[in-house]
Amino acid sequence: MKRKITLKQIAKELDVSVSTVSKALKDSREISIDTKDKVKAFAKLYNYKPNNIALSLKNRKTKTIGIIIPEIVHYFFTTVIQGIEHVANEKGYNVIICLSNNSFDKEVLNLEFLANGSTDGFILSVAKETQQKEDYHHINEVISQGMPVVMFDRVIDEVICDKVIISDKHGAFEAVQYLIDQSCKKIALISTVDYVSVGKLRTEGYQEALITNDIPINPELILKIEDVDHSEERIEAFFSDKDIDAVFAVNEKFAVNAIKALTKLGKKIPDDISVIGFTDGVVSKSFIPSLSTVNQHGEEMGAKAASLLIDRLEDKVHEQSFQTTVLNTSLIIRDSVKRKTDSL
Amino acid sequence: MKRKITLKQIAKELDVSVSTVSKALKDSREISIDTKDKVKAFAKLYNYKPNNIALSLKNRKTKTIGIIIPEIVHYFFTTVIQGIEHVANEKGYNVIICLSNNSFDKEVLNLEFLANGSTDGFILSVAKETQQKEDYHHINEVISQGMPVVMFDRVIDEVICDKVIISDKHGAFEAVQYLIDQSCKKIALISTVDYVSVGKLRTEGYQEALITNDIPINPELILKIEDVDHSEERIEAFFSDKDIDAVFAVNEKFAVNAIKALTKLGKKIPDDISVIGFTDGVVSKSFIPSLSTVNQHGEEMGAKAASLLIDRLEDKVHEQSFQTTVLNTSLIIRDSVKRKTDSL
DNA sequence: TTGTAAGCGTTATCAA
DNA sequence: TTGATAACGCTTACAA
Repeated sequence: MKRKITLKQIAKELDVSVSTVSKALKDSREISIDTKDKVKAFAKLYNYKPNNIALSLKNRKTKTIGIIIPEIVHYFFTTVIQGIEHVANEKGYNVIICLSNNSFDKEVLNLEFLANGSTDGFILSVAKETQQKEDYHHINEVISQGMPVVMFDRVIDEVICDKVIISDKHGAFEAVQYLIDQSCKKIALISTVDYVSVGKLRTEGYQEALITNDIPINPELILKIEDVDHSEERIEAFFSDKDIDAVFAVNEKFAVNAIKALTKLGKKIPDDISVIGFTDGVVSKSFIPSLSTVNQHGEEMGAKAASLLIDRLEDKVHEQSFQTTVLNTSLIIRDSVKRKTDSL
Repeated sequence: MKRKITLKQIAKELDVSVSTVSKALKDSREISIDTKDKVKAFAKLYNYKPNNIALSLKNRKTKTIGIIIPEIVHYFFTTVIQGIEHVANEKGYNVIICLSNNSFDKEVLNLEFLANGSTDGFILSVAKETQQKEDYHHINEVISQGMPVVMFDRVIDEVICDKVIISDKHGAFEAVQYLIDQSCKKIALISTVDYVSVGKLRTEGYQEALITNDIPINPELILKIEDVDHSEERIEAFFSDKDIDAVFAVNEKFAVNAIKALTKLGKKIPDDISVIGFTDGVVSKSFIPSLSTVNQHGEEMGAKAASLLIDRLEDKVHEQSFQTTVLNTSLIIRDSVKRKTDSL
């Protein structure tokens, strides 16, 4: 077992000082060619690599980005991470991921821990519980300590920092508008409870589309689900007595469960009822009928968040001006929607 | 902007020495109650938290685990991470994730970088390219430097370390045996190219099941796919001239594509043809017909890998004895398989 | 051209 | 009971 070699050891072996070794390896011209060659050869032979921890301590920067997300077993977050990783690596940063599991306490712990020297800044999407509690002291705390934070997807208006979101409302609007354009009139909405910011925004988009088209909002056609794990039964019960011609669901799972429930009730998708979901995941693509969705472009989101953060870390941006980047969604129409032309 | 406070600053403010502060905060009984109270109060007021980087340097351990995986947009890996995270956090470790994107070079870079002080040990699943090249010097290198490594899923026999795998071969065997038990006789296999270790093992399980049941292995019924991205077309073409009554696919994607292709060809699943896949992901559950699969228990795998690694890090295990943990798979039978009893 | 010393934030040893 | 000092591995201003 050959432990990693340090400057000190090289210095000792070669009978020079530590600073000489350090300088030689950096090709400083303070050092003679001879010594440089000698040192470099030796370093190479023993595969010397500087210790990151020591460098971090010295430079007071770690070159790592902390990501805190509610869950990882989730296609969308996974694509965001991919986007972050890509940009971060390109710019010489590493990425450390912590999961809040949607728990406020764990989010606080993670943030505090990582803020104590482990990372230079954060990219985060807050836990459901945090949105509910409306307690953001932990985030404001790290910001006030001078660590840049970029929020994405589930962002908090009250926290002042850079943000990357998609136009949830507009994405929902477009989807519902599309349904209306295909002559749908009785459009149900399956959403989450309102404290989940994206759920709320998507609900607003739905409502706005209806209003714009002079369709009255019928609260009977709106289902708000609290407990995602039992959404299937909820949705089934909900549909059992409804007369509808389309469904807009605020996530993939709800959309799939809607199709299943409707199929059970003897409805044909898309012939009897059209369905559009939000979030374009693996399931949407492979489902039969393949699911029409609002694509959130997670990777792009991650990439944008990472470059915003890194720009701040490298002081490429004015101290006080924070920006909220709104990324466009795009509507992907697949087989779960009955198109007007189809019926001709 | 209030920067994080350090021991030194506390010492200065309180006009005591740094070591006194350090000891006071650790409740050392060398220090008088009075000073302790004073120091603690001040520390609390300023929200003092020790700097992890300094601690890492001092203790020569970082309390973080490096995870290197080929990709993250992948349900299985995601569940493994979940399992690792869970155990790691419980034992006070953090987790830093790097993606190799299946590239040998990036795997080497990641490993080298993290090995220079950033982590205490590794949990890794090697890149496809690495398996192909059969070059494992980078892994052996970190091991020889005294950093424990635990490999999972895609492991390398030649590298001596702890490993966690599932019984790929046995899982495949069981799946195929199940098909045979349901009276299937012409069972096709959709696999990957052989250098992907798990693909090879699952293929072996398939073959063994046939042999055990005196069914001749028909190479015509075996498809090995190199380019996952275009698997759909390949599978379609493959099936067009085959007479089969069942399909065993080595992953979820292939299974789904098989069902799609067969459906296109006018076959009914499961009535005409039964399908079983490997890896139980989101798609399997929601697909219609829901997919029968060999469940890999990713979370369990991650948890096991993490505890093996942490045991090594904390010297709870004998230096030289490395173990390979073989986790059992479990067969989940859903609608994509026609059961014998169904036909009675 | 090389070396000394201080410092990044902590802890541990030893002396006062 | 408190404090000075060295050390973890590295960089850099300054001295020799």
